[in-house]
Amino acid sequence: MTVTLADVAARAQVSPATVSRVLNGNYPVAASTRERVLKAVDELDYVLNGPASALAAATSDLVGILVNDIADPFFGIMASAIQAEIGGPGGRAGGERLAVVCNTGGSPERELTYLTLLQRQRAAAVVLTGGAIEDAAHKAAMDAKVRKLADAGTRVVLCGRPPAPETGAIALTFDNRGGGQELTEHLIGLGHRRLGYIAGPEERTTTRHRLEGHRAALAAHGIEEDARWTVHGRYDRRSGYEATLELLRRDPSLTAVVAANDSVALGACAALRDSGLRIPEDVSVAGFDDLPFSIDAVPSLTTVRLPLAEAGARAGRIAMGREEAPPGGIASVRGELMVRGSSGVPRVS
Amino acid sequence: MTVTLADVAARAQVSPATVSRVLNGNYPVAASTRERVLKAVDELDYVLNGPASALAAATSDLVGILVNDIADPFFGIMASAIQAEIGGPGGRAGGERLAVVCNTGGSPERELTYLTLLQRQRAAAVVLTGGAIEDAAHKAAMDAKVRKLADAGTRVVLCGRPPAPETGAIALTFDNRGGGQELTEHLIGLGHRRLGYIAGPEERTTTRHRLEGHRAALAAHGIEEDARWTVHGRYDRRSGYEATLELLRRDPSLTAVVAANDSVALGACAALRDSGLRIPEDVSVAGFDDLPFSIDAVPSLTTVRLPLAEAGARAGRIAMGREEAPPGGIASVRGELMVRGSSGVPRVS
DNA sequence: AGCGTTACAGCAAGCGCTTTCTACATACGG
DNA sequence: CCGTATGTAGAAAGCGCTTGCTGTAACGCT
Repeated sequence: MTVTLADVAARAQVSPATVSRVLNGNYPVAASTRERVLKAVDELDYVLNGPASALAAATSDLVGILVNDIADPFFGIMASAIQAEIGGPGGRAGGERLAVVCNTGGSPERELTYLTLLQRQRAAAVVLTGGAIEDAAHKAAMDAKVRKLADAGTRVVLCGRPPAPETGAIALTFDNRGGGQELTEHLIGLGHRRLGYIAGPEERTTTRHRLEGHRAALAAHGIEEDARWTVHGRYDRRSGYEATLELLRRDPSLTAVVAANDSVALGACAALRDSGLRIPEDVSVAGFDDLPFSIDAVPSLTTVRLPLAEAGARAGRIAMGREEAPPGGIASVRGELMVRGSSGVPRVS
Repeated sequence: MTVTLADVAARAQVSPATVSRVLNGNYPVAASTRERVLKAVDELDYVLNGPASALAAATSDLVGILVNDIADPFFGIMASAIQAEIGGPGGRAGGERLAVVCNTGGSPERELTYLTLLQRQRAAAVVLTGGAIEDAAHKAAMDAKVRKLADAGTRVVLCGRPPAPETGAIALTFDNRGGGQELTEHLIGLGHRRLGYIAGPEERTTTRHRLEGHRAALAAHGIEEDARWTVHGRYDRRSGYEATLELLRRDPSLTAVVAANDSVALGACAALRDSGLRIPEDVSVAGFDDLPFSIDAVPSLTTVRLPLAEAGARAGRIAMGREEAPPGGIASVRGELMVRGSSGVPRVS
C-alpha cells in the first residue's frame, strides 16, 4: 500500500538500516550508496512514517505553542515569531520541526488538555504564551504538568508569562507592572487626576500586573483611587466599548481612560466618540501592547510597546536550544512607552 | 522510566490489550475491570504514547491547518473557528485531536514542506486556508501532494481558497470576484469615476479575483481604466500607505481608493490623511474582509464582510466528517457589502 | 442435560522505523 | 606478511501500542 523503508531498501539494493541512515545522515554511508538510496526514495516518492520514526527514536519533531486566542494579533505575532525560529520548514536540513499552535481560548481545561496531548506526542518543546490563570488549583496542576514535561526531556519556555519556579521551565516575562506604571505616570504627568481603568478578565496575571502598575503610579502621586474608576472586561474591543460607557456613567468627570490593551482602547475610543467626546481634548485614552493597528487609530494610540516578535523569537531559539537560557532561567522583558495622539493635557474642569 | 501500557496492565492485573480497549472504548469491557484499569491509569499518571499508538493503529489525531500569515487576524479568525470545530480538547470523549496551525508565510516551499510534514505525521485531516499561489509548477506540485494525502485517507478541505478539481479536496471558496465587483459598483453608484486600486501580491488567486471583480464593475459601467490606477503591494498596512502615496503621485484627481483588504485600506487612510485629504469628502476608501478593527477606523471602513468564522467552522466540521461536503465538493461563500463612513459622494472636480 | 450464544479477557503478531552489535572488506604500520 | 585500525553495510532486537483471533466462563434455550 504505502511505500515503506523496506521498499526503498529493496529498490536501492541495500538494507533498511542503510536507508534510515541515509535519511538521518547520522552515520557514514558511502557516497555511491547514498546516491542510490536517494534515487530510490525519489522514484518511489517515499515519505517517512513520522509516528514509527518517533516511536523507534523516542523523540519527535513536534513543538507546541500554546496561545490564549489565536484570533488576537497579540498572540499571532508571538506565535509567528516563535514558529519562524522553531525552524518549521526552513531550518537546517533534516531538522524539520512541526510547530503546533494550540488555541486554549483562555480555558483552563483546554490549557491542561493540550499540555497532555503534547506530552502524549512526546513534543520536543513547548512554548506557553501570554498571561496565566490565577487559580491556585489550576496553577498547581499546570506546574505539575510542566514539571513532568520537563522531566521527560521536553524543553518548556514561558513567553510573556510569569515564571513558574521549580518546574524547570524557562521564563521570558513581560514587565506588565512596570509598563502599566509608566503609562499611567505619563498621564498623571500631563495633569490627569481622574483616570478610569478598564482591566482585563479577572484571575489573570496580565490583568493583575497591569492594574497593579496603574495603581502604583496613582499611589506614587498621592492620587486616591475611586473604586468606581475600575471596570473589568474581556480583552476585546466590544468589552472596551461597553466598559467605557459604564465608566462614563459612573463618573462623567473622568479625563482619561486607561485600557487593558489596545483592542480595548479602540473600543473605548469608539464609545467616547459616540458619546460626543473628543480625544484627547475631552478624554485621553491609552492602550497596551502597541499592536500594528494602534498607530492607525485616529488619533493614534498612546500605548506601551511590547517587543512581541523579539520575545517570541528568543523564546523559539531557547526552545530549540539555539540560545542559552537567561541566568536563573528568568528574564524580564520591558515595554516601551509610546506617546502618541490619544493622550493630551486634560480639559479644565 | 516512563509509564507504559504494560505497567498499567500489571497494576490493574489485566492484559495490555484490555487496558488499550478501556482507553479507546471501542470494545466491551466489564465495568469492574474498566474501573480497575482507570484507577491504575490514574495512580500511575499514565499518558498514552502518541507515536506508538498512531503507528499501531495507522491513524493519528493530528489535524493540520495551513495559513499564510498567522499574525494576520484574517487567518487567525479562520484558524480559531476551524480549531474550535476540530474538537481539540472539547470534542466528544476520546476524540481529542491536536490542531496544528502551520504558518507558511506565503512561501510556496514552506507550503509544500508543511504538507509533506503533515503527510509524514499521517494527519487525519488538513485544512488549507487563504488564497493560493498562481504558479503553474507550484500548483501542480500542490495538487499532486493534495491528491496523495487524500488517497492516503487524509481529508483535505480548502477554506477561502479556489477549488482544486481532481484532487479529492473539498473547497469552500470565497466569492472574491463578486465581492470586489459589488464594492466597486457601490463606489461607482456614488458617482466615482476615477478609482485607484491597491492590489495584493501578484500571483495570488485572491489578488487576481478581487481585482477582476473591480475591473468587471468598471467595465460594466463603461469606465475605461487607466493603467496608472492600479498598484500592487503586500497585504499589510505599510504597503497600503506607500501604494496610496504612489497613486496620489500618479493621479491626484482620484476620488476613491479601493484596497485589497482592510489592513491595506487602513494604511491608505493614513496616507490620505497625511497628505491633507479628508475621507470621504476628498477621497473615499474601501477595504475587504471586514476584520474587527475596520469598524473602529475613523471614519469606519466601507468593506466587504467575509464570513471568516462561519466558513472556518464549516470547514472544520467537514474536515472532521461531521458535516456533509457540499454538492460537487465545491461551495462558494459570498461576502456582504458593508457600507460605512469611509465612502461617500465624490467631490466635484 | 446438551449445545449454541454471548460477554469478556488474553495471546501474540505486527505497525515501520532506529540503533546496537556484528561482519567484512580494505588499508596501514611494523 | 600479519595484526590492528578504519570505513561501510547488514542482522536483528526492540520502541509501545492495537487488534484479529482464540479461549473460557456463564447464560439461555430446547
